[in-house]
Amino acid sequence: MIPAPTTEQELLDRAYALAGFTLGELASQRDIACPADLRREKGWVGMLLENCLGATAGSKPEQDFQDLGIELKSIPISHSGKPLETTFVCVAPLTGVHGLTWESSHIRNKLSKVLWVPVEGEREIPVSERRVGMPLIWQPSQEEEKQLKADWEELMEFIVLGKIHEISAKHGEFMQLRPKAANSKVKTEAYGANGQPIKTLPRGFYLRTQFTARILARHFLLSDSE
DNA sequence: CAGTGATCATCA
DNA sequence: TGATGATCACTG
Repeated sequence: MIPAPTTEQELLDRAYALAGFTLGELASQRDIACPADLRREKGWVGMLLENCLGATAGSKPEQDFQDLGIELKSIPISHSGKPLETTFVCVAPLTGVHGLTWESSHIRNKLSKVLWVPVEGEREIPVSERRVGMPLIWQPSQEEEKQLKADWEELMEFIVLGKIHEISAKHGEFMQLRPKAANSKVKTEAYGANGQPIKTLPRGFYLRTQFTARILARHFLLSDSE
């Protein structure tokens, strides 16, 4: 086990040290088996990076590096450096949301500071040969925070009003709400249209690729056409 | 079951 | 080809 980093700089230094290595090389260093594909281990890359950076493994609904106030996110990128997938942030609260504000929300805390680690994600590249890219620490700009807050409020209104079934992934300009469960039979509690408890599919907040692409682009000064 | 880590698979 | 809805593994 690699000990948890004690400072942001230490974490960043470690992340920089991973850049350029392939997932196979890192897995080997950590004595972890590398799968041929990610079909049955979708979170493998994220877990590998957690292991390499000294994140506390676990399923706690907190930031990965709570002492540093930093969340770790791996992000699969195309040959041109753009995100191939949306980014899952956290599950959406479907009950007990009375009085909940963006400022006090779990998702805002998670997104307050993120260490993004880009990883080649094209399926044509064998998992073991995919390379880790340059990491970056990101904090939402005023504009980004405003955008996220607006989407959050739009989505949460459906939940508060018991209109969870009316939400689709099309809602939200930069952040969307989508299923987050082992399968479509999983149910959790939510509000119905008349305020009564109902059972529904658990949902999670996801950042659209357009949003994360801008984060990476702004940092690396890449043009949108790349 | 809920939450962590996400990507897969299919269709417009 | 991109986006939506579905799904996989694991832990507490």
